[in-house]
Amino acid sequence: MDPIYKPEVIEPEAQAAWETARAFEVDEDPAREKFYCLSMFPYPSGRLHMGHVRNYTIGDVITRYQRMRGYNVLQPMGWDAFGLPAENAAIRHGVPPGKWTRDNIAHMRGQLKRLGFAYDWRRELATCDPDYYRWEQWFFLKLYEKGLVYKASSVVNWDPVDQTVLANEQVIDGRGWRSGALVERREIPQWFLKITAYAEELLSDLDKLDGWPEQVRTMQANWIGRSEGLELDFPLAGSDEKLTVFTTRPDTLFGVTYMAVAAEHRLALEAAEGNPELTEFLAECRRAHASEAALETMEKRGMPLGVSAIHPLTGDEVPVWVANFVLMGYGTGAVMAVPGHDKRDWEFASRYGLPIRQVIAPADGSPADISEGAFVDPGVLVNSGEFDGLTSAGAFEAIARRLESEERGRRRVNYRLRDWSVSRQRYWGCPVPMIECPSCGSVPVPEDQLPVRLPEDVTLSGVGSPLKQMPEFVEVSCPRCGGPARRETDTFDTFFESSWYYARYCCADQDRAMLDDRSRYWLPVDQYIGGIEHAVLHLLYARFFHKLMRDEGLVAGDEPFARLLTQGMVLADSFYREDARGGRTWYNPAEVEVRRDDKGRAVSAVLVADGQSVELGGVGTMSKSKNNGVDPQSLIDRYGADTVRLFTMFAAPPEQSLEWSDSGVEGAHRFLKRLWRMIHEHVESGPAPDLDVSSLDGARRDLRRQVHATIAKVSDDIGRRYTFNTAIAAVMELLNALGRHEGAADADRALRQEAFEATVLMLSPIVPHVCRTLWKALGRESDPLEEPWPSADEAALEVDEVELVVQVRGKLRGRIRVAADATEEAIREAALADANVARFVGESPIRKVIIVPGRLVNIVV
RNA sequence: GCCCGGGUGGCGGAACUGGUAGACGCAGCGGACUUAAAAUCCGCUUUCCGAAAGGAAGUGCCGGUUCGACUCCGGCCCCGGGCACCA
Repeated sequence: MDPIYKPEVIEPEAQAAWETARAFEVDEDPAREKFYCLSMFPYPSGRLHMGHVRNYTIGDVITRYQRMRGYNVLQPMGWDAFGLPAENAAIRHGVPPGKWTRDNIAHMRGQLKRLGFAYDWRRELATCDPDYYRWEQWFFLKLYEKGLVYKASSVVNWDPVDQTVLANEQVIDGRGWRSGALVERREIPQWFLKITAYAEELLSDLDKLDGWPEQVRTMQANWIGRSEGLELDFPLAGSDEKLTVFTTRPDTLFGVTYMAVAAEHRLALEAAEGNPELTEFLAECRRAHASEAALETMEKRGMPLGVSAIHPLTGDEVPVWVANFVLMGYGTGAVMAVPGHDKRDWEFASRYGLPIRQVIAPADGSPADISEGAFVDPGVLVNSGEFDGLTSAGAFEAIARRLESEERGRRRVNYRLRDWSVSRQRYWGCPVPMIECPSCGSVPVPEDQLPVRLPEDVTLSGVGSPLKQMPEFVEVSCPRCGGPARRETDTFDTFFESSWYYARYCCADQDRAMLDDRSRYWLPVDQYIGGIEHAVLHLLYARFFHKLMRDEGLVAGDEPFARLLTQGMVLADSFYREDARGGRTWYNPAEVEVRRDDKGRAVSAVLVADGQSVELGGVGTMSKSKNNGVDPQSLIDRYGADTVRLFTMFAAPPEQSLEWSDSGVEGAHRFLKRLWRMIHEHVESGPAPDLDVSSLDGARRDLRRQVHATIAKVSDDIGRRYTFNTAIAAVMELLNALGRHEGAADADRALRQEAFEATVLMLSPIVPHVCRTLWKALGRESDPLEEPWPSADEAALEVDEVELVVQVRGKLRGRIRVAADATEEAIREAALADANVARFVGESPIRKVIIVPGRLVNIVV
């Protein structure tokens, strides 16, 4: 055995051995229980970042652990290969997005292999390959036949100079990031998937997902946002028309003092005709960013439309306003405003001097001062005519019944969830398989003409879509009438691809169907691992897709992911300099030297290259746009894959966000060197004799107890808690104890052999390369990969004596050792006999003695 | 603005079900080994008082429940994630 730990030698050796043995290629085996472990596939941005390393190491540890536990484990890997960055790179460097993407994939595949992940590479897929995306075109057409696809208009950010739709992140301070032009909101026709038809099931099935973090289920439930309320009609004064609104608080109906409609609402548009001031206001609303966050944080503003609505119960006239915070996409695009009992309505009313009326009083009879702010809790009705005195819940019922009987209102369940707009006005995506015919309208591409291939030999200018300028792509004949028609140039949202890839891995080579029977063996995914930033969108769309595929008979089961581990983000500081025009140049943390305050927070920084200061951009998720990604490659080159894997798992529990810092990588490496050296020393002393457990006593028995207690703890930490950091800490403690244990007798050497074997097996999911070599050094032929996970010997865990903490009035005053089976009376006596305890008890009468077995005694005086 | 998390030594973190706050590691300090350095090994390391024994304070801030609170409850502050065209 080499006396020195050389990762640069043993890691390539191990990886070559696994590849030769096809160690991670797995097939369906009905005789064995399967375990499907999946990490979210990466976008091939160019290089792995620390978030990837963290994500994929977690997945690999679970995979290798479950394999040692005897499962038939599938762990695949692939590429979420369509997306915006490829287009940006193409514009900047003139390289076609397809080439850029595939080069990146090749490089990142090499990086993943270098980290020793146990992937079945035969199943690798890239979503930009026609073999993959043809099936989502096929599936889209199935959904179209079923009526789950429709075309409608929706709002986008439009860059009038680049003639292109911008992503929310491409709009900076209201301007296009490339052109600098003021962005407009524009309505364009888009394809939608009817996710709202599944809203109820997506909500109720959250209860089945007991392997999911509660916070993710809560976020999804809030996103779906089911609310029960009343849709009611306010007739418009002097007209036959009515304004329909949805409210969850019909009990506050008597508090309505105005109505508010969205800027896109028909009433607003009509009122603006011939009213330049209002026209200008609506135009201003259109200039706003299309994101909900922007709408909600913007200053609340509005204008009266000069129209009144008639209150359905009082007959009073209330003015109708247009307001910039009313969302056209939610409910009916109009709300009844109750400033006395709604925070936003209150602020708006205060600003514009609209009346605020109290109609709900606190249920406990306390006063509520609505001149200071809205009272939003339910309570008891006041100033509400015949409904006075009813509770909010009672009034909901009574008012709903009354309006329903008069056919002026309907109980409705409303969802915050909107249908999924799947069209993107982008080049680098899966073409939407539709044809627009001037006489037939939208016509699906016939199945035998699939896939609609995306032409890859293109140059991107950044202005408009290159597809629109390719007659060979666009000009087609209508499949229905044969006349000249135009092919749809929109592509799918990339969430479309990532919504079903988990199923495709089960049968990635299937070229005659989207999925086959193999998916029934592997699905659902037993453990899914990915960033918390995907808690809603990706994970909700994938759940929706699974239900769509189920209803098409493609998969069994209602949910795609049985257990979910949401990895915390890897965060890093960001640094920039501003040029005269306000543009920012971002510098990578690796090029910057940071000074920190005593809280460890960065206070100032200089660029190493020129020694001049740079601005702090704040700590946040690693991103291309802020150039704050930490590249793991130099660490891998310097310390090896095992050290990087070990340190990444040791730094923090997986669910927690992690502000990246290299300090400590050295410590992880030191630990592996120490493990190597200790095993080397042990092995060099010759083969160990068999262990005679019955002969152990004293320090030997204590050491063996720690070995087995560590096995129990590590099994629990890796298998149940997923706290890899505490598992590693426990092994470190064991190694410290082994280091302290003296003695070269047969019993000591046998004990060490058992301890080292257990240590190597326990660490092998985390640092598989070094463990493979150490396992052989310990005289074993196999790879730990093929060994069963160690189990703790219950007999070794038994203790004769325990230490108890003694408190007096909750404060720690002493420690006692008592027999493990001591009676409460004996424990009490021993506790009171302790000198320091006696000092604090003094002459005071003892009121109570609380004994927590195995833990503590608390004497209450 | 709304929804979901988080806040513990100089730093990353531990304390799992309300029961010893600070495991393990980093950094730092002291020592051993060495001609020397690196590497390695040993010891100390929350703050304050104390020679020590021991004591007091302490888990973002304010208040509460409890024999006992990092953990539960109410209010606040700060940080991170998401908000539908980044992935």
